[in-house]
Amino acid sequence: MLSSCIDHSPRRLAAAGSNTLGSGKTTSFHIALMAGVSQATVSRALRDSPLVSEATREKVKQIARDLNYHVDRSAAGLRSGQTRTLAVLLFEDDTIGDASVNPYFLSMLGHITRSAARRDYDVLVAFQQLSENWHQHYEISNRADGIILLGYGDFVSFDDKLERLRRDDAHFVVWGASAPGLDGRSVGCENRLGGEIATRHLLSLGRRRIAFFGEMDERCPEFRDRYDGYTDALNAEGIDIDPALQFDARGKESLGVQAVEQLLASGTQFDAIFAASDLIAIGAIAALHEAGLSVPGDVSVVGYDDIHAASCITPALTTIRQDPRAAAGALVDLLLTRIAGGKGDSRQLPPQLIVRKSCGSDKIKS
Amino acid sequence: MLSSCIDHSPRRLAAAGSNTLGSGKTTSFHIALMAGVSQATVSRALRDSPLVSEATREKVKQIARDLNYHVDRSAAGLRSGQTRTLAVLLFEDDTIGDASVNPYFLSMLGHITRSAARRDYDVLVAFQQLSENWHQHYEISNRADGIILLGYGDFVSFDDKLERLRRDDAHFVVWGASAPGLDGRSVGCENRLGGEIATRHLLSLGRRRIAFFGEMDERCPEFRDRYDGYTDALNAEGIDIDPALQFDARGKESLGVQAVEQLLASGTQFDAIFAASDLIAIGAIAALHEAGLSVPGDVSVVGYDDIHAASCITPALTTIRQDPRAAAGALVDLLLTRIAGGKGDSRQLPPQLIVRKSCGSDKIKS
DNA sequence: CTGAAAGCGCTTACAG
DNA sequence: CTGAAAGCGCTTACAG
Repeated sequence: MLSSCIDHSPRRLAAAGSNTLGSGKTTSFHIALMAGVSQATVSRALRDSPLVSEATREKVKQIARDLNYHVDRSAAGLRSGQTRTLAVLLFEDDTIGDASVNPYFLSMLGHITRSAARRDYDVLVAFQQLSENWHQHYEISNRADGIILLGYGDFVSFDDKLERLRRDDAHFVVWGASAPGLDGRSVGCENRLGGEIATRHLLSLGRRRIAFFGEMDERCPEFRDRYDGYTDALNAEGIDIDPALQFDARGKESLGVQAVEQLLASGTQFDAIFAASDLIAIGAIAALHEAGLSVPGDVSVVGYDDIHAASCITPALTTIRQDPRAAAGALVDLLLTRIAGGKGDSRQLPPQLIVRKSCGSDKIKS
Repeated sequence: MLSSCIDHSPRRLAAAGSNTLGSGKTTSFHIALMAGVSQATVSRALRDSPLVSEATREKVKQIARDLNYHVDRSAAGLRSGQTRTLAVLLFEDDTIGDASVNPYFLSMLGHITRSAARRDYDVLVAFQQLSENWHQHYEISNRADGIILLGYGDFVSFDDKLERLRRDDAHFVVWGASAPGLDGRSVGCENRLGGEIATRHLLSLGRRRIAFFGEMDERCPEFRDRYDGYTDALNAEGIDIDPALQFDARGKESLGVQAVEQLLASGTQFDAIFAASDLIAIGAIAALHEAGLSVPGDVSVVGYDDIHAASCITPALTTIRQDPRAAAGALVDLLLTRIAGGKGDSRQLPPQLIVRKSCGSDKIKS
């Protein structure tokens, strides 16, 4: 029955025939055979091409459903030159001991995936050590139409690598601080404003000796921006910046613990801590508790990111929220714009203060 | 220069020639041309085939590096029938309000990705609502050599869907309780043993009125197993099971909060809580604090999973650890075994008690 | 609106 | 150890 047919291409016919009779996967030729149309029409119908009549489209789709047929993406990808896949590259900071990814990026990954799915794109994930070569980039750039870089940190010292990506005409966007070579490629948060808001909140509560926990390394330009916001707020109140109140800490609890220990050991007076990330803040609170200090009784603490754990700890952490859903959406939008050949604009999302328990809600006399 | 050459296939030559002269991507034909070998040899050399001499392989690889050439995975996939990609499907439990993924699965995703990368496989992620149709499965099964199902819950009521996957000869493995149709496809934790260990720990601390928070729904077979372990431990001590101490709670903080409120409202005496997940435990602790109760002073709490937040909260949560790295490794191993045509065995990983602060370390008189 | 044909860039028998 | 050839399953000009 299948050998009496519409498709007159002998090779195709033989293939379809043997597949149908024996084993082998279902292809668009089988659908064509059953629908009594050409394989090209099947392809068009399945892709909702306006070049196909309503009736034909429906018939083809019904048969495809019945046979549980799905387009072979490798074949489609090869032919069209598009994978309809986006790659997300997460950088692990291996300079701080065990490799680990900030939970904030993990939740962003989820939102990116949903956002991409809505646009009919799949998401490939990869983790990469900050210190590794970027070979994987090129590998992955071969499997996706574009790349989203997360947790990459400093885009200045890695500029040569980005330059190479650009030279290869790779489509990519990054989450983080905007930098010279990143026009139309970055989505971030207004970190300076976020730092200012956090610090102003502490000031409004009467805190005056506010420590800042966050590395002033060029690898963490966002921390630097938050620090600048911190000094903005302090300056606005006419408070001198005390360098003894700044402690380096990368985004990890143990570094927050460490910073508190150093601060305590230094004997410097303080009544609040602005941590450049929630992870640091969480470590700091644990260390404060350990030292017998009350939060927010003795010390107010503000974090940054609003990761899941922030709302779970006691006291619940007041923090600056960077909306991961909005961030993910903006990243995907920008990347798809670039893939489509457009230019797109970099964006800085607004930070939002989330007041919880870790600062105290009443005015406190300094 | 490139037009005087080795490759005598006119079509190929023309293509390679025009690519080299004009724009277009670098292909294995370009490498072949430059290396003075056939395209087939380039393909073999790049795949480290033993059929290629050392010298030829090195020459080819060097040229490929120089030209920043990478194999087109769509073409390779189409030809070989292998994508060298694994899909991870994360189920979101949308029956409990806002869709969200347990952080435990997110961290497992990271480990799966690393594990797969070591075996030279890429990972595709997708999130799916528990209530949605599984269309996406089929879509995704077309883009990967195999699927890992995470957070899926109950494999009994979804048996027809699994049956369909099986019928389509899809390679898949699941994280969770083993079930009849899942021989050689599941990796889980010895949940009953885990429940017993958690409960025995509480008993060893002198606790006698131990509440169990965890849904007894068929969608959560793992919770059921943990409950059985709980009753095992109680029975071994000759303690009667009091149904008034069991409260339904799905894996989410707010449900833990709710369960505590119900427990308190019921007036039932209790001195400990065994929560079937860390998320529930974290919510319970917050609610206990809210009610003015001390943890572990008044109530001891044990969780399950050992998610990141468990070690961050105050008091740090004692919990049953399911090693996500080992779990991910086992899942990937099993799936690759199946993809290779082998059978493989389901595995139950050992649970491990992590003692922290939430239970108190001293004996407590009941 | 539909079909015949070409060809995307590989891998893999087959032959030597 | 190497090469010539076939063909994986699609999409997309091209022609009608």
